[in-house]
Amino acid sequence: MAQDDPRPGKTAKRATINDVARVAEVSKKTVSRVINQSPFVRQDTRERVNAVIKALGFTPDPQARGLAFRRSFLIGLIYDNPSPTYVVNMQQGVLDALKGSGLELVVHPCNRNSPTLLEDIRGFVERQRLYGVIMPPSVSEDEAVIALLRELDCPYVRIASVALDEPASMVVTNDGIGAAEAANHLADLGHLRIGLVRGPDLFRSSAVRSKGFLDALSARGIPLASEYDFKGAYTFESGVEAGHALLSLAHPPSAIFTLNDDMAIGIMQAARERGLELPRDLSIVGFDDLPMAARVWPNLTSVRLPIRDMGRMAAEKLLAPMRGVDAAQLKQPEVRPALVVRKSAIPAA
Amino acid sequence: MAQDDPRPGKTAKRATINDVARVAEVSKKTVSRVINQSPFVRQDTRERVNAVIKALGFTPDPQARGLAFRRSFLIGLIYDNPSPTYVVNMQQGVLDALKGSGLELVVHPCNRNSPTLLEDIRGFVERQRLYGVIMPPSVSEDEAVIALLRELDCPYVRIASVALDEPASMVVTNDGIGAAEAANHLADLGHLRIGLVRGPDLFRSSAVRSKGFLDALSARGIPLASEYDFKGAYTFESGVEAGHALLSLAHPPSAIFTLNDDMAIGIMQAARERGLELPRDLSIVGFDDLPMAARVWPNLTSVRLPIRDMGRMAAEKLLAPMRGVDAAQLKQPEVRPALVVRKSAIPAA
DNA sequence: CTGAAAGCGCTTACAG
DNA sequence: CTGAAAGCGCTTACAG
Repeated sequence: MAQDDPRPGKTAKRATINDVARVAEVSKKTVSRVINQSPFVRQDTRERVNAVIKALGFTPDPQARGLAFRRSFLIGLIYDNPSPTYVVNMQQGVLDALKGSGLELVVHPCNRNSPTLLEDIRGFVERQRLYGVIMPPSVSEDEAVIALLRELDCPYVRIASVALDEPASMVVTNDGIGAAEAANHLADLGHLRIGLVRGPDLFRSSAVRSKGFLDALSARGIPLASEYDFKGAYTFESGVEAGHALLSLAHPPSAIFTLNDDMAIGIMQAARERGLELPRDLSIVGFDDLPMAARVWPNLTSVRLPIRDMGRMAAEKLLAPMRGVDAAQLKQPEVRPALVVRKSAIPAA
Repeated sequence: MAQDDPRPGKTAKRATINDVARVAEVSKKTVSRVINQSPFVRQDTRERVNAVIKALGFTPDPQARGLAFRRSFLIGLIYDNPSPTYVVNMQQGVLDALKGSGLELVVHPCNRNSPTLLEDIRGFVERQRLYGVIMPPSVSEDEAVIALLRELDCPYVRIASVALDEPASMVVTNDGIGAAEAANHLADLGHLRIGLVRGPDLFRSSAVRSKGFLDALSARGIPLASEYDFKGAYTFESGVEAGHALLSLAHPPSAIFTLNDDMAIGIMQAARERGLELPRDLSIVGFDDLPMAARVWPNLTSVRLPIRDMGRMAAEKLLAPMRGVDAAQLKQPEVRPALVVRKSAIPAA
């Protein structure tokens, strides 16, 4: 394609590092130093080069840079979380942080039960020479995956409800605090017969949320009857099942806390199938604050996690070295879950 | 790093095209021909090279290939759709098709109202030298964006409710068929006073769904009273508003069809705020079949679009040239929306 | 502080 | 059908 390509609508050929070097009358190596923020460039040289970069609208080609660096400018989001809201919010948060950095986000759902999980992740990370990887639960809790990333020398940040790793590669979500708020809320409303529907053991969040809830409850002098303790699967269906189990008891609970919203809404379904009126006959509190929580009737009281912020914080940790800061020292606020009070939990009769 | 790097846990250096060429005793150009499925390679040469590729576990480096090709192996998903379920399902569908192709999916949410929309998309597409772009509504309906992609010579596939482009770059979702099914369902149930809550004009789907619904309704001899015709915004809140407006009429409708589920659930909220019992006092049908539809009470009857399939089909069109087929001739099933009958619509009193 | 040379791992354009 | 040379747009390693 000639310089003066006459094809209509064609944009001019993109400026390269050579163009910048020629116009600024320096070597391309010096331009490269400017791009990479090397301190070994005289101030006036740097300014001249930057002016030319701006005038030519030059942006370095990520492919060429990646080839030379032996590392791409792609961040992988590896996840197995089944909640679309969670996933999309997290992507959004990561993208918030990536804006202007020149990095892009590549999504990579996976299946922890797949026998080819590790092989699959290895291929992805190695082939793309990823700049880094972000993982929400439950992949973030898979030590085999972590070991693999270490072997591949791939930087990563894990998002999880407890500190599973060093601070530089962890965003801890403090789920226990949110669960404690739920406990105190139900206690404040005067409930004494309180049921708990847990998630599967595979998820650390289930243990962490349970502990936060139960500790707060016992601090208020309220015990959990073993017949009120139900293990669900974090699914709507398991919530329905839990609802029927708990509500068919001789002395059913007056309130139920479920460790996620899908199960809370399952409880609602079961209650209605049994002819109960909500919230009069049963108070319910969930965890996640899905958009659905504000849409079901009665509007669901639920614990909200700042998922978008969590994604942003994770990405910022990954970018820290590039910005010359130590990820471990990065000043980031703590993740604070918060109870969103709506109408599904009311004072005990 | 030496060949015999003794660091524990380190993997061997990846094989390159040079390694393959050396072992197979051919030039790297011939290896390149094999990789790129060139017909100008003798059968036995090809087999020998393929054997070595397999033995060495060689996969071509996408960055190097991209640099030489002046085109990356990344597919961009550019979207402004606000529904997380829609977005995640579409991503999943695209990834289904990309599996094994060596391409990766880069997500790029955007805001059609942003003054920098075009500039932003231009930077993304140009900098990453995208292999292609997939767009669901409503970006897919933005002709300025399409003009830009043409200018940049970037292949694209648009997903939309009507054919806005040539077949090779369109997946048409036939929303009208689904809306017609909804109309027939309500007519079958004996409803005569039927309300319609539309979406915003910005979305073609609103016009297409409305037309499908109204045509089917009038074929059954049922007119739409103008006071039963409400323009919503595809949001829950606008559904609540529509519900109050329609239900406060002197002769309120006995059934309402909303052009998406969020608004349908808003109608439910309004009905309850007015003390109505559902579905006894009002039948409701939505569109989208969000996961929420099966979770609200009464479970919402809704039109389902095969979103994951749509994403897969779009990606297959983009991959067609690489696979040596003509995207326009690609044998793909039509997208068929289907009514999912649940409990929110019952026979008219 | 700056630069000329070589290289990252592939493909295009040209020969044969 | 196959290959040697040059190049894609950057960076590393080495000089100075």
